[in-house]
Amino acid sequence: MLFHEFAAHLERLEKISSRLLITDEVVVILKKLAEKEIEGGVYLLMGRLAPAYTGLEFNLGWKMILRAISQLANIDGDKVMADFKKKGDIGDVVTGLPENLFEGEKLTVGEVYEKLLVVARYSGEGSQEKKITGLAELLLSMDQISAKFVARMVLGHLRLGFSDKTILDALSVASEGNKSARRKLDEAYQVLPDVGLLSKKVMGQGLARALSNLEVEVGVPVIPALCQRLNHAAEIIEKMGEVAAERKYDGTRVQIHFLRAGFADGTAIKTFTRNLEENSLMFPELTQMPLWINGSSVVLDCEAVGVDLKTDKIMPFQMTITRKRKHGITQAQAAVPLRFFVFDILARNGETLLSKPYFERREILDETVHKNKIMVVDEKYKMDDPVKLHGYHEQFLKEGFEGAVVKKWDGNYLPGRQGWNWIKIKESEGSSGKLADTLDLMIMGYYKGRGKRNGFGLGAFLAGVRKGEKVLTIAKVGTGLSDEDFRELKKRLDKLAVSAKPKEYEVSEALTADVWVRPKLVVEIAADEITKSPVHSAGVALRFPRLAKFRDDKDLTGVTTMNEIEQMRK
DNA sequence: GTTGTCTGCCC
DNA sequence: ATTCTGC
DNA sequence: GCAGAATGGGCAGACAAC
Repeated sequence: MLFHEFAAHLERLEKISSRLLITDEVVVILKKLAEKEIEGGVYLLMGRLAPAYTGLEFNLGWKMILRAISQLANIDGDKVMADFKKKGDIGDVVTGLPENLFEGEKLTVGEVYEKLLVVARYSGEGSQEKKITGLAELLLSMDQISAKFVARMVLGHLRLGFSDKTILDALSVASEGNKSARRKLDEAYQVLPDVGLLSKKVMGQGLARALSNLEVEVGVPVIPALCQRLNHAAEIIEKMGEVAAERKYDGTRVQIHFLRAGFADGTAIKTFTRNLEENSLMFPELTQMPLWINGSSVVLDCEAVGVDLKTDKIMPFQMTITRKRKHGITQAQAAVPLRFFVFDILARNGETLLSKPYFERREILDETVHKNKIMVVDEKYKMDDPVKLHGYHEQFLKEGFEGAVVKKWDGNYLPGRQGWNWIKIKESEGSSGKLADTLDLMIMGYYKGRGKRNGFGLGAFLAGVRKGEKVLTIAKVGTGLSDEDFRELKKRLDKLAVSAKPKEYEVSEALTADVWVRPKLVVEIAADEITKSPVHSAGVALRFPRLAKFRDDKDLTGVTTMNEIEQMRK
């Protein structure tokens, strides 16, 4: 398939909002791609070159892509940057270039994929220049519409309203004429989370053969179960019936694959993140795993958390996450020893356990992990009483955890946020754990938005606290606003706009706003935590900040002060 | 050798 | 991570 | 309710620039 034609389909998709019609259009693309091109073509639709667990990335963000555009069109970098800010989309920047720059409609999807692969693989000294030049040349060698989508692919988002789940729908429609095979495809995707390969199999071999193996393969990551969110214990029990409560740790999710006989590369342990990135080198602790495991192979699901071995206390997330590294691992291990709280088992001794009920998997888990200091089978508490559940949630919060994760007692292991087998409790009662109080912050400036937000002219705003005469930044806020809120806020902030940063604002360069506003508008901001910050001038920042409401009743004197922040941190 | 910028990926 | 919205 | 697309703080790593 010519890339030119591929891009024409994407151009059509851009105008469709109906999910059914989007799916149909994706089906057309899948059917038109040559068998050799399907894998690569589908990855490109995802704005990737390969599944996450291969580690193959473009390493080209919007700044570098803009440099490529600046180079290919011989336009000043600042102008290209301004155009991107104005349009909010890298593809639209390409479309705005002179048409005669672009020539050629000859490349196939397969050829474009290969060329992008070359660009992605440049590394080492001088590689950034090579990538920029390589991308610029590729863009110039195609028609403008194609170039628009290639630029978006490199950035990682086509922004056309479909992603991997829609590809699964499309595979079902392509082979069955309807979505009836979607469930089966979900199951297959769960144990082979590679849309490209799955698409190739389904389109090439037919559904039956492609879906013949739904077993977990040790060494191949499984799409992990994630939690839905609900507000109240009563609601949860009503939905789930008999449940188990577990502690929610603020660490990093690890899926551990152990093969006693060893993988092809000679190692016995592979680990994967929540997003299926391989991170086997991060955890030297696990080399002792053969001693702990009863079995020839297992796949475990757990949360790794830094622990202070003297006090046996859990470390904060900011400490734990320093373990996400590939250099200086030995020193990091000494500074932040990890404990692995195991809460599920997905396969053992060649048997896939995903469809077994939770309680059975937990029984198997108990038999599988011998007692040791590093890998701990997480405690669970069975119940069917909302009052009890609420009590455990409160208890876990008091103990310093993130609250409770609630699991359906007989629920199977579902991929992603599907179904209602795993739920975390939103702390809406306003007690400990989550930040108890909201903050009243001054809006200091705003940033132009991308995509849909570009239409509002505003994507996020900078918010600050008061310290004497000064206003210090403590958060950027870009969520919690409805479309209507965005429109209204834009109007109001433009009335307050000033040409230069007000002198009482202290703002690090990295947070420079696109538009500054004078100190007038106060907003109530909710957050989960106050953390130490390397960039916000308050010295601290809000974790997961979101707009709660506008506070027109307040002025500068009502804005939260640094003193109050210090109090809140205690 | 150090610092700054950008990117990817944890939450 | 949180949140909003079209289907 | 699903799926997608906006957006946050902040960590390490890779390069580039100094």
